[in-house]
Amino acid sequence: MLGVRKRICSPREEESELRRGPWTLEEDTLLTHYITLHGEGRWNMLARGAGLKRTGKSCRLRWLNYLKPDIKRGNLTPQEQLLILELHSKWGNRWSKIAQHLPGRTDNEIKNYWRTKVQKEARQLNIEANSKRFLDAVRSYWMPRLIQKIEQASYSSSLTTLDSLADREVRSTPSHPPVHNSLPTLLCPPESRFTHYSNPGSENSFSVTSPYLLSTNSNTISQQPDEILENPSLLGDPVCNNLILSDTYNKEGSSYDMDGFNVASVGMGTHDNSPLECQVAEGNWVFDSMEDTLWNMDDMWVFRDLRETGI
DNA sequence: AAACGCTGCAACCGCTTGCGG
DNA sequence: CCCGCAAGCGGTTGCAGCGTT
Repeated sequence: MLGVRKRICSPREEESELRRGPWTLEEDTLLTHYITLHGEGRWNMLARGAGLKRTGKSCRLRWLNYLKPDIKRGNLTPQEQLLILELHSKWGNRWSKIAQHLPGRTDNEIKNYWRTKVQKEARQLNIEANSKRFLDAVRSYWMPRLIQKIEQASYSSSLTTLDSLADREVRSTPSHPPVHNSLPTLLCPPESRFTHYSNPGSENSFSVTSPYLLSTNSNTISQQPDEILENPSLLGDPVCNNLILSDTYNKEGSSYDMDGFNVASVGMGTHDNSPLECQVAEGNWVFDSMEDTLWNMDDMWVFRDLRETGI
């Protein structure tokens, strides 16, 4: 499917017969072939050299957003979604900077994702996108949900591996992770004291991190001291089953002031002292296919209920 | 089956940044 | 320092495709 803008040519463009709109297969081939032979850069020259009646700008965009061989296609994984949320909270709409941390993904794709998925959900929740409320919701609700999703996926797959390897007589653990029946708090496998996710299909790996300690015991969430954030080696609670995540927010004076972030404010200020609850809708959502909606409508209703009841 | 509405995303626009002369 | 050009970046647009009525 190709989005095609209306062809509006200035007189000057008509004179030079510059083409606009969707790229043809022939143009793609010309561009790819030329870049294969001569490399990127000097886009205006490149456009002429390749025999394309396109602006250099247009060629650059087509190459970077579509033709470049290492571009990853398809839906964003939960890991990637989480990373986008993380990095956006850090840097705001610095799409190209965010894209640098998602190998194979373009700034355009990430920008589109943010606008079509994230901002849409904000609208449906009647929260102004990029408002503090929305950020609170993202950080304290949806990001943990994504983390859960990732953890559960990895937990399930590791059990599947165990299933195939272990002596089935010895194995007495359930074949699926424990799913709480009634609105559990954040569910983390014991091994998840510190998360490090590798990005599939890439040699690079990245840490998906968050400045909060999410306790599976106490329904509490607490921000880690800067000391710890600056030194990941300090992370990892050897005793309790805490998920400790690290990050350094707002180090570049970016869009969000997370310093004032108050977990309880997710309840929209009705109960100032209420603890954060990362509640899970009924059902085995963790086993759902990794469809790439940021969250589903059921999740949203739970969040909305929480908000309305002030929990 | 036709009309309509919604969504995803490719491509464009305009502004900013970087750099050489 | 200023100017002009090229490249980069973020915001916006508009259409194909799909689902719903």
